Amino acid sequence: MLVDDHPAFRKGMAALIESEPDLRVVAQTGNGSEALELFRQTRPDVVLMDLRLPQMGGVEITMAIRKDYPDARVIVLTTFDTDEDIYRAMQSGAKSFLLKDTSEEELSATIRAVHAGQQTLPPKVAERLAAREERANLSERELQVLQLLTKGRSNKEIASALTVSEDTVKAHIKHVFAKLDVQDRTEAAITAIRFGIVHLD
Amino acid sequence: MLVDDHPAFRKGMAALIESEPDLRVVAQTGNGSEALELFRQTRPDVVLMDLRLPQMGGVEITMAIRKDYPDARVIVLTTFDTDEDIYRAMQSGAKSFLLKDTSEEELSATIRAVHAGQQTLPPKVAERLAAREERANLSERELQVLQLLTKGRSNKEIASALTVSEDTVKAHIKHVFAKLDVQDRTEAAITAIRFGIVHLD
DNA sequence: ATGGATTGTACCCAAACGGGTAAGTGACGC
DNA sequence: GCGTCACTTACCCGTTTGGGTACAATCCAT
Repeated sequence: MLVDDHPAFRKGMAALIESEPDLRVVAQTGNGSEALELFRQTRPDVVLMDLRLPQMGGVEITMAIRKDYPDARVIVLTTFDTDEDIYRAMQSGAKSFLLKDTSEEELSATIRAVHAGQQTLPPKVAERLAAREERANLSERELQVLQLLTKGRSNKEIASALTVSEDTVKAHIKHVFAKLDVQDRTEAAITAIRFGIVHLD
Repeated sequence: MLVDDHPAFRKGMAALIESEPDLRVVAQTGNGSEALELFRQTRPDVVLMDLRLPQMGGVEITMAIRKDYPDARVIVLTTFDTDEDIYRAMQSGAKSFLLKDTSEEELSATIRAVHAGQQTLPPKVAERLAAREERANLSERELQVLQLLTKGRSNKEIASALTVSEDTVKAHIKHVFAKLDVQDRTEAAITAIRFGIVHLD
């Protein structure tokens, strides 16, 4: 099953897959809720899932599918990505993570491997997943502070937004700086965006 | 002619185009220098150009083509984009700018319109192009300062990097703030990234 | 050539920021 | 029960930032 919101890409990908004698596209859609419905109906061996979809993201769809069908085999296939994207995708239960410019051979090899129950990751992706671990996890509160900081809010504004004192905000920010290994708020904001810890928009 | 580095997308797009009786794909490539060569050989009526390509970007290819063939008709077709991307693409001489999730109908309509010599822009894109104009142009120096600021550099560091006094940097920064309509450096950095004025990496 | 934008410098001053240190709470795990 | 961690507040202190104003050189265009 193919889940991607670009009709042209779906068409091309379907053609690539069908050109393999042992692979077949049993369903495709660009829509999140339809994806769930189609999965139920067709029970595909493997799902190729884009991450950036209108409405429901690929991560949410994957989680929803795996809630009802824990042994569903999902391969995430995406164009752009951050370390955090990769992490969240794998957390959601995906079996593999590929970039859309992956070669035809690697793609079909991965489909077969995942179908056989394996969990494969291209070396580059695995590396970045490891790199993310290094960047210690932020606590809930630290994340909230970082989120506001990344909107350009001052300590005072963040404090009143979270209804805590300014000193508390400063403490959180100190911890965030240490965890992200940066010196000031601008660097923190950039780093947060780079790694996908927070999103613009 | 199709220029895009994703084989699957090219395949799908080619199929969509060929399904129109009056349209035909005469060449396709994912490579910048090959694009130039192919253009020379096949002289396509219209070029569909991705922006994010390995090595040479779509803007550079478009400029290179139009340098030799000023009446070349290029449509930029991309997935993600910033206001600045749109601006630079149109500056490079593209005749239209479409997102990859554009419907089949709009796509073929645009191809025909551009072939007929028209310069069409979807309303949303035109709007954003206008919005960019509002955000006054930064001077060369201001851009350099913004670029360093967006790397998390302090005023002092920027000053020594540009071999000017810290006061000068502060003056430039004030102007940048005014032009971007922001209050502090963090907001300036975020805004610069959002609009594609500077790039991460 | 007069006016405007760009670039450069300087000074003042208040506000914001960042580092260090300290200390109290509640929750969770062993 | 004791340690650890997240969360909270506080104070000190030096540095950085940002807003205001002013002035001069250069270059471009009307």
